[in-house]
Amino acid sequence: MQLDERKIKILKAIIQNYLETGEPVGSRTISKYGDLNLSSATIRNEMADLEELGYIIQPHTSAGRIPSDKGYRLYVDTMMQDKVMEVEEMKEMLVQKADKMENLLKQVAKVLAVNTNYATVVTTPKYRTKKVKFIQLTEVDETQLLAIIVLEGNIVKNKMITVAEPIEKEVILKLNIILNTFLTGLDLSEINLGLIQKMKEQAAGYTTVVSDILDAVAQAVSEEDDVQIFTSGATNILKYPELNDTEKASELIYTLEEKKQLNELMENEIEKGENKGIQVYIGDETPVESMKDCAVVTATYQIEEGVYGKVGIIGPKRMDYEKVVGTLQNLMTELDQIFKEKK
Amino acid sequence: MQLDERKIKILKAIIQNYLETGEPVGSRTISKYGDLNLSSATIRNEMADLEELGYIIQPHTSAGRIPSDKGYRLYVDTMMQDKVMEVEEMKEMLVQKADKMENLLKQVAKVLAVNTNYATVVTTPKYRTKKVKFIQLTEVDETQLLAIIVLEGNIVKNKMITVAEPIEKEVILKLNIILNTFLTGLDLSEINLGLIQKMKEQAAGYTTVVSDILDAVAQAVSEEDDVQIFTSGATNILKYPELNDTEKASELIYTLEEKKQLNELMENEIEKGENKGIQVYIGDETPVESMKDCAVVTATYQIEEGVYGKVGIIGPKRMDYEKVVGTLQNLMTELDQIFKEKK
DNA sequence: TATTAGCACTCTACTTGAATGAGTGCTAAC
DNA sequence: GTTAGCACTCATTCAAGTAGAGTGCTAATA
Repeated sequence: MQLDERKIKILKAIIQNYLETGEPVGSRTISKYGDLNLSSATIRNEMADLEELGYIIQPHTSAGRIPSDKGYRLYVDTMMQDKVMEVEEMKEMLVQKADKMENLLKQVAKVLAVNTNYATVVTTPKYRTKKVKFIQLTEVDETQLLAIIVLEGNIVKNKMITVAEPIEKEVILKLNIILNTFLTGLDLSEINLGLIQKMKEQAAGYTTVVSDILDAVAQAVSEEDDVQIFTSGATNILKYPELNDTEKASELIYTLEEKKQLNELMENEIEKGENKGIQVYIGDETPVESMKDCAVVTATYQIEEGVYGKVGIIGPKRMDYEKVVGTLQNLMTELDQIFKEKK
Repeated sequence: MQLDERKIKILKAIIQNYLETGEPVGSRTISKYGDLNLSSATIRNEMADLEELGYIIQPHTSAGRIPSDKGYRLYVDTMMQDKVMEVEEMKEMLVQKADKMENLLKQVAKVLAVNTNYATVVTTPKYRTKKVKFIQLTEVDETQLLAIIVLEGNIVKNKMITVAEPIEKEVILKLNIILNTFLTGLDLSEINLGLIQKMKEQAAGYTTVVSDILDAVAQAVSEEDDVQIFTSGATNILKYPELNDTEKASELIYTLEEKKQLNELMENEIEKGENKGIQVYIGDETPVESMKDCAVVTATYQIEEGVYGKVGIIGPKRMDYEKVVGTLQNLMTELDQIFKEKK
């Protein structure tokens, strides 16, 4: 048996109907649907076929049909034409608060959640290489030093260092030179204990605290401030009856709150192809256990060459794929634009 | 009618029993409870009195009694003796990850949530005065400057400034002097447009971009990075049947996710009296609408003179007050200690 | 006088069974 | 190939009945 033209039409009708209502769809409903003029009996026959082919499922004998993961997948891959969503207001909201990138991304998560009524996840961009661009040690007061490290991509790290005895200005100057000579241009991963040891030898003879200072700087440098993850709209999950099982919903919200597991989701192959890097996971396809009953759509934005971040939307399997994908596409274009301007 | 010794004993028994089970407590249960040897009939009479006095409530005619807000209040105020909780493991967990204060506080929220099974809120400390301690402008590369502002309490702010044309080292030096002369020692609130204008006049004549730079610095300085709020264990809410009404639970979790409304809760009078600033809100007493069916316990920690932050626990009214208060007291001592050491 | 035993009463929660209705699969007719 | 029709299935709803927990009141008791 094969998927002919009519079966596809019927399947599409079933899915669209189910997306709207969340209820199993019966043959009578479809027979009255749109342009295909068939009796419910005929539809029933076709539905039996579609079920045999694995595109739809019957929750129990006398219920209508609902799409299977395979059915959704077909829908997403072939039957969907992008629905464009109004991003105008969204754009406005975004730009208002967008002073720092972090805030911008938080805002993105929030606006997106409010607009779609799904849960959203946004990651800060991942810098593949984190080369040290610049290091500076400054005296704040007699016993406190401030170490500032600027990485490629203008990520600034700083660390306060408290020393037991005052340090001479001259020593600080020397340390600055040593630090920059040794570390500038290196990737964070290249900075190891051996290197620190060499610096210590180089700086030996000034004071005993130098060693402490270098350790502190090394620590600050190596401190992984990994990709940050912002979430929003977790409670939207509870709006969908099919996800509102207390046990499961709780787990899902916990995942969003905890954020650790989300890495898996947001780290998957980042490639920005024709489709703006939009990826759809349905049911079991997601790498996160607690989302097995959901659908997840992720998109990739680009800050500059090689620096990518992700935006994800989590909702029920019957999420409005067209709208979500359309919205994400627009949003990606928007974000790319904003970052280009900022640059 | 008055609360005599026996009535108090019975009330206490009712409340403690209810805290454990979450079910209305009947007279028979109490008659078998602990040291007071009375028949269920006697208890019934007393219960009728207690109800008349407003300390307990009957959900319906043939159910046992549950404590009213007034009952809980009496319990918290007079009948509770602090239960000390093992904070040893907690201490360990805390110190492990506590490199930066932010991380420490996040960790506090999390550990507390896991240990108590309630939702938790932690705020970063609020600095009453934010005096500028130190400002420095550094050249990162030809067109990029980094402004670093250190405030009292060692809060570090930084801002990248991109300029159209390269700036001479000498100019940067001058600017640094001007910035420090004008701004050091001032409170953030004292820095206004007039002052910026004066600086601009002072610096006029170098290059046109100086004005831009000063504006950027001014902006960075005035950027309110207000008290941050961390939450954890929001999903614990769902563990308590009496809060597990989808509508209400959703609102509550949303409040925790959104965080804005939490300010109200965490901003209330901070005074660290005999009781380590521990405050208990029961039901309607809380300033946050979505917590009307909960109890909230907040405690205040101190980083240094005049610099306070808060820790809050949100749970059902039948929360284990003794344990929570005890734990918070210990935690506060612990935190005070940690900050003393760090200092 | 305070306490208690006992009993009638109330109310919820649970179970049961019947009615309802949505939806199916199959067959025979068109 | 399509459709009308019918028997069948199963979730849902509702009412009625039952069990059990708990109360309030009264009368007996210490």
